[in-house]
Order: sequence, then structure tokens, then C-alpha cells
Amino acid sequence: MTGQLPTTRRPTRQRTAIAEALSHSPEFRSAQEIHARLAEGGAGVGLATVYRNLQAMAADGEVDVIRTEDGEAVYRACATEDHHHHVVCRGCGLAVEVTGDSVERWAEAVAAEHGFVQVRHTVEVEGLCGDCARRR
Amino acid sequence: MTGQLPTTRRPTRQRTAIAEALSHSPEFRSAQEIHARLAEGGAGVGLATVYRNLQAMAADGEVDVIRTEDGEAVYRACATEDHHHHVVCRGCGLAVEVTGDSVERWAEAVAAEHGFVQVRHTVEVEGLCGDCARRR
DNA sequence: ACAGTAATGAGAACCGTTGTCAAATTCATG
DNA sequence: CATGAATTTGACAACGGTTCTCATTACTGT
Repeated sequence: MTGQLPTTRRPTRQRTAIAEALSHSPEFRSAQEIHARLAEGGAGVGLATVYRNLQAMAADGEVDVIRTEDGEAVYRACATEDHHHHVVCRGCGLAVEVTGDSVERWAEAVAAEHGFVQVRHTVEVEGLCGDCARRR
Repeated sequence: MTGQLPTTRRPTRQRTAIAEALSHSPEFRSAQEIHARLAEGGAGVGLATVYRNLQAMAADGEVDVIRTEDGEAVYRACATEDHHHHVVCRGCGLAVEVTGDSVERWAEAVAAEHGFVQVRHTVEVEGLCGDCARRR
């Protein structure tokens, strides 16, 4: 069920710069942050271009996207190419990648049980990370 | 006893209407949807008021908030009693309630594994129900 | 009833994101 | 290398959800 679509992407200076910038940061970055970083780095890239490419990369599974608490989309180079989820701290925003075969199976099974096909699922786990919990 | 923070909330027609509308829907609703529903229901409530109250309710833990894939905030009355999830058909909207102890345990375990506490989770499973699948 | 204070509503302001479209870049060919 | 077709880019406008502003209205305790 892996689906590398026939993606026809042309390698451009901008696209490379964006991927590069992203790969150098272990943290999640917003499109605006990347745009700013590229701007001050001399190699300016249009804001719209940054958005477009990040979206495309996310669609291709090259990067992870999550929404911050205030709805901003933030991206990060994928640590694993596989399908996975995140556990997000509602205190500091720390996000940890986790995989969970059991959830995948459960989702698939419970959907099939009711005759559903082409199943997709969204799982969000949030809590307080150790540091934030201690800090309260 | 833990408690009701000294929240000085005044009971108003608007606030009640919002809570009411929310409690009648098992699904997550956006502020705009609630605003629209109240509007056509005769008892109009200002959009800003809907936003303010939903935020307040969320802050007080009366309702759950999650962000849709496109960044919109959606709210749902807290199901303190029967915690369950839904499998929603993206064709016709059919929603089936399902429970899943395995998911609950997985979420708890995976969070604890990374030192997270006060864990909450949201799980949404979507696909095409049998009818819709056949119809394509 | 009355004053004090929280809540409301209409609309403007915000801000992240997406759309527009002409100009620039890339690729495949001749 | 020249050329043309198809992508991609970028500046800026437009969008949409959310928040802010502030005058007006509705509760509350006395």
C-alpha cells in the first residue's frame, strides 16, 4: 500500500534551498521561519514558493507537518519515511515521533468491521512532557 | 477535591445557547458552524462571542479542541462519560461510534514511554462506507 | 434600584495561507 | 547550441479564520 506517485518535480535552486534549510533543523519550522532564514541567507526564495514546496514535500511524505496550538503549520524533515504519529506537549510544544502498529491495525480493523474501505486515520496524543510537568 | 477554578462566568443567553448547541452534536464543530446553526435557529449570537466562549470553555476543560488538517479549530463537548471514537464516511458523512480499549492503552503507553503525563488523545478514522464505495 | 463589572456585537484589523499571472527556468528535441 | 513546451517562480492581491476594539447591554451584590 505504498504509493509513490509518479511525481514530476524539477530540481530548482529554491527547492533545494528549502529542503536544505529543513534538513539542518531538528525542530519543527514554520513556512515563514524558513522563508526568513533563506532571505537572510542571501538566497532569497519567494514566500509563495516556500509554501508550495513545503506542501508538496509534505504530500510526498518527505516532511512531517503538524499544527501548532494556534493553527500554524510547522514542518520538519522526516526522521522515518514510514507512517507515524506524534505525541505533543501542550506545555512547550515538544513533539516526539512514535510509530504504533497496534493503532494502525486497530483503525483498519474497526473500519473494516463496519464495511469501510480506503481508510485513513488521524491520531493525536497530547500531554505534558516531563519537564513541563515538573515545572508546575 | 480538585476544583472548579474561581472562574467568574456569568450565565448569559448566548453562553447557554453555545453550550447547548455543542452538547447536541457528537462531532467536532467549528466556531463558524456553531455560529451559523445558532443564527438560523433564531437566537443569533455574535461571531466574536462564539469564539470567545468556545475558547473560554476549552480553557476550562469543558470542551475538547483539536485542529483540522487545514488549521481550523473544532470543538466538541467533553465526553467525560462514554469515551469513544468515530469512523466517519467521507462520502456521505455517516458516523459510526466505536470503542477501542487497545487504542486507549496504546496512547497511554506510548506517551508514558516518553515521560508524558496528563495524556489525552483524539482519534479519527475516516474512509468510505460500503454504500459509497459501491457507488463509485 | 444602583453602581460596578463582565459580556456582547458589529466591524475592523490581523496574519497565515492560497491564488493570480507574467516572467524566468528547466527539459527534451532537433 | 537553439528552440519550444511545460514547470516553477515571485510579487502582490485575495481569502478565511480568528482576534481586537469599543460603545452598548446584561448580570450581580448591596
